[in-house]
Amino acid sequence: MEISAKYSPAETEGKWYKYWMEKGFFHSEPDEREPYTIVIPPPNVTGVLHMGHMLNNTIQDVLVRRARMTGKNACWVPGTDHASIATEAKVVSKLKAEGIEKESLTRSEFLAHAWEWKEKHGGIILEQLKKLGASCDWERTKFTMDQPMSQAVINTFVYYYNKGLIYRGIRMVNWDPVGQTAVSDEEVIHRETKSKLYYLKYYISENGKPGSDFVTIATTRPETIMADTAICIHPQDTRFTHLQGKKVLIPLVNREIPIVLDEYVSMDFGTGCLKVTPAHDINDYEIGLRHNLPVIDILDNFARLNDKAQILIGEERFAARKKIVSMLNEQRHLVKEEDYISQVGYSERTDAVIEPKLSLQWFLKMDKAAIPALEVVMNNKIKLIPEKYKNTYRHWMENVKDWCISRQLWWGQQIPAWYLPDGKVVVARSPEDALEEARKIDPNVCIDDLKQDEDVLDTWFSSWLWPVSVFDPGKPGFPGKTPNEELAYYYPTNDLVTAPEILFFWVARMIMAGGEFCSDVPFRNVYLTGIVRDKQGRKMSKSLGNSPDPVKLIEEYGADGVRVGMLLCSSAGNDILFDETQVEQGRNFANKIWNAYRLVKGWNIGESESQPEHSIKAIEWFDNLLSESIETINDHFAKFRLSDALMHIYKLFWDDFCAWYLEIVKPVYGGEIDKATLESTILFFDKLLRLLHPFMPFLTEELWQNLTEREKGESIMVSSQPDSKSFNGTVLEKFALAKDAIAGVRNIRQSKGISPKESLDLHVKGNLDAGLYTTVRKMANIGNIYLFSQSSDLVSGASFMSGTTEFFVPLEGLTDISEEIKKAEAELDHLHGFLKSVNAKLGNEKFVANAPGHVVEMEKKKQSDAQTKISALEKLIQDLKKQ
RNA sequence: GGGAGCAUAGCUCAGUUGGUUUAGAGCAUCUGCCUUACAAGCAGAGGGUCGGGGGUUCGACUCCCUCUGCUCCCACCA
Repeated sequence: MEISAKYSPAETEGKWYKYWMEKGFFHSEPDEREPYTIVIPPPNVTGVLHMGHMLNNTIQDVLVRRARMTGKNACWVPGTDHASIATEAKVVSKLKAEGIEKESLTRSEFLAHAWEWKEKHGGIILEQLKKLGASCDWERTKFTMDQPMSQAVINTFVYYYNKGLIYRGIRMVNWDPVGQTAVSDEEVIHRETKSKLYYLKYYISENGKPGSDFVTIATTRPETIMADTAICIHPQDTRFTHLQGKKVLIPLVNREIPIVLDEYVSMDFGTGCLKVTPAHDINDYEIGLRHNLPVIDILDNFARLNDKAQILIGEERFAARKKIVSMLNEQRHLVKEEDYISQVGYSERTDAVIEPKLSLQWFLKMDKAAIPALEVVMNNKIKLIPEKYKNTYRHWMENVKDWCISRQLWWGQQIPAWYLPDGKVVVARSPEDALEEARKIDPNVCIDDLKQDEDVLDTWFSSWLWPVSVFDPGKPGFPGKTPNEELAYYYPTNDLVTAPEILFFWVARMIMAGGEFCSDVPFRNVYLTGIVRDKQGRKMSKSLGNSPDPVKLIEEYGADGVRVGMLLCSSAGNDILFDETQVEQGRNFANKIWNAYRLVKGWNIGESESQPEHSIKAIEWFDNLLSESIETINDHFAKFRLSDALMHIYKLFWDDFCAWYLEIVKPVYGGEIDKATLESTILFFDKLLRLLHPFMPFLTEELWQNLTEREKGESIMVSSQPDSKSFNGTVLEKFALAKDAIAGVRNIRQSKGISPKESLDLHVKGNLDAGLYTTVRKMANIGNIYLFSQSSDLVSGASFMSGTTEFFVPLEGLTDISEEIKKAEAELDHLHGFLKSVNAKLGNEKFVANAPGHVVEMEKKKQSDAQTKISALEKLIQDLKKQ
C-alpha cells in the first residue's frame, strides 16, 4: 500500500471527530469512577472563534483528554453566554441596517428579533471548537438564557434580595449619548485628548450681588457650570482662609453656591479652587455626598442642556461649550484658557464621548461574601496557576465594591422586581408571586397595576452560577436544597481555564456563589492563560486586523499542528506572542510522526532474521528512556506545565525515537526486520502515540487505528496513558556515551570533509560498553573498534573526548597536525579555567566546612575528572608535537 | 498617583525552596547533504556571563537594596 509522503489533516480530522461523536466517547454520566470535570468559560453566543479561544480551549482539551486516559470519568461541559451588551449591540446595529430603530420596537418585539439572531448565529463558535478537536460533552451544551438557567438567575436574585443584600441606589454610570445606553467600565476606552483648561472668575456673593473679590477656578467643562452646587478648597490652603464660609455666584446665571472645604482638592493643581458639579463628575458627586450638596442634572439623555441649565437650553454639550466660553469672555469671567491634554472616555461601540450620568441601579453587597472567597484562595483550597495572581486577587478582594447588577438593556434576565402604583417594590420569582406579595401591601392591587423593572441583570450575574447551574439549575438560590445526582457527582469541578482579566468579574464571583449555594469551592485549580498577541506584542484585535482566522489556520496547518504550535510557546499566565512559524512547526511535527509511521509500516518481518545486538541494546535503552520520560511528563502535568510536557514528548519522539532508535533498528535497504524488534518498535510507537494523543488527537487516532489490528469500536482516546516502570540509569548513561562517540566521529567527518560513506576505524580508551560497539559501527560507519592505552601508539588522526573517555580516529594523510594541536590546546585552556574555579572552592576552608557533603563530593569528582582530562590532553599534545 | 509583575542566546521561553561540570531547550542562523520514512527532511556547528550597579553568602541566574526599561491592574486630579 502506498502511503503519501505528506500528512493531510483535512482527510482525517472530520472522519475521526464524527467517529468519536458516534461512539459517544465525549459523553459522561455519573458512575463509580472518579470524576474529572471542566466547565467551559462560555463564549459569547454570537461570537466567533479567535486566537484566545483557540489557546484556552486547546488547553482544556489537553487536560480533559489526558484525564479520560487516566481512568477518570471526564466531563467537559460546553455552552455559551448570552452576553447582553455585545449581543444587544449587534442586534441593534443589524436592525438599524434594515432601517428599524430600537426605540420604535416594544420590548417583546425587540426580543423576538434578538432570539432570531441568536438562533441564526448562535453556536457558530461551538461548531468551530469541534474543528479544533474539542472533546466536549455536547449533549450537555448549555446557554445562559435557557429557561432553567434563567430561572436560576431569578431565584438567585430573589434569594439575595430576601437576605437584604440587594438594594437600589444612585450611581454614576458611563452613559453613551449616541447608543442611548449605559456601558460598563470595560467598554469605555480612555484616550488622551486635546482639550482646554478654562480659568473662570466666580465673584464672592455679597447679599446675592457680586462683590469685588473673586475666586478663579479651572475647568475643562465650562458648559456644566450651571450644575455647580459648590466651590471647593483645601482646608489647609492659607491662600483662601479668608474665604471660608463665604458664598460665590455662578457666572451668567448668578446662582449663589457655598464654598466648602475638602481635602480632595489638590492645592498645587489649577488654581487650588475646584467647582463641584455632582451630577456630572464622579468625584464631585462624592464630594457632594460628604457636604450634603444638591444634585442638579442639566443634561438630557442625548447630552443636550435641559431647562435646569437655564441658558443654552437644547444645545448639545460641545456646541454649548463653545458658546458659553464666548459668553463668559464677553462678561469678563474668562481669565485665560490653556491647552490641556486629558484622558477622555469614549464608547467602544459608538466612539461617543462618555457622559458620567447619575442613575438608579441595583446593587449586591459584596463585603461579606468576599471574605470566604478570599480565604479559599489564600489557603490554596483553590490554586491559582501561576501563583502570582494570588496577589492581584487579594488586592481586589480586600477592596471589593458593591456590584452594580442592573443594565439598561433588554437582552438578558429582566430584573424580577415589580413596582406598585405608589412606587413600593416587591421582588418575586414570578409575576404571580409578585402579585401575592403586592397584595400584602395593598390588597386591592391587581396584576396590571404592577410594573416590572425595565432593566436586565448583568451577564456576570448569570455566569457566576455557571459551574452550579449547568448541572443543577434548581440549586442556585436554595442553599439548603439537596443537590441533584449530577451536581453531587461533578461538583466541585477540577480545573478552570480562563483569562486573568476576568479573575474578578467571573472567577471570584463563581467562588462566592459556589460557596453560598453549595458550601464548597466550584473548582480546585484555576489555570490562567495569557493574552495572545502578535509578533510585535500587540493585542490581537479586529480593528488592527492582526488576528489570523483560526479556522483558516486549521485548514492550512491541521488542527493538531495549530494545537501544538500554540501550546509550545505558552506557559501559564504568560502572554503568548503568536507567530505563524510556530504553527508551521506543529505541522512539521505532525508530518514527522506521519513519516515515522510510514517507515515502520513498510518493514517486513524476516522469519529467519535473528535479532541484531544493536537492536537489543536500542530496545533496552529506549524502554528505560520512555519510563524516565513518562515520569518527567507526569511531573510537568502535575504542575500544569503543559508546554514543557509537550516539548519533552516532542524531543522524545523526534530526537530519541526517530533520529536514534529508528535509525539503529532500521534494516538495511531491501532487508527484513526480525519479529522481536518489530514488535517492540510497534509497542513503543503505540505508547508514544498515547502520550501524544491529548495534544494531537486526530493524527494519533489515525495512526493508532492502523498501527496494529484493532477491535471494532476501539479508540486511542479511550485507551490509557502509558505507565512508567522503574528505569535503569546506568543503561541511559552507557548509551549516552555511545551517542557521544557517534556524534564525535560525525563531527570529524564534517570538519575534514570525509563522506559518511567512507568507513573509518575508531580507537577507544575508557568505558565505552562493548555491547554498544555494533551500534557505534552502524551509526557512525565504523569498520573496527580498537582499545588503546597509549596515545603515542597512534599516528596521524583526529581525537575527541567524552567525559574521561578518549577516542581516536586514524586518518592517514588527511590530518593537519597543527590544527589538531590548536584544538587540543583550546580545550586544555578551558579545562584549566574550570579546574581553577573548582580548586578555589575546594581550597576554601569555609566551603568545605559549610557546604553539604554531597556538594563537596561533587566538586571533588569534578576536580579529579578535570585532572584526568587534562593529563590525557597534555599527553596527546606531546605526542602530536613529536610527529 | 497607588499596586503587581517581567528583564536569561537573533526570537520565544525553561532554569522547580542558592550548590551534578564557568547556564539549557525549541525556532531561527551557518556548513555539508535530494542517503530509497520524511528537504515540512538528514548530519554537524556557532551563539548568551543571565538589564546596570551595590549587598548578603563558603557559594547568587536564583535572596535583599537601588537604578533603567517594558507590561499589566486599580484610580484617573478639576
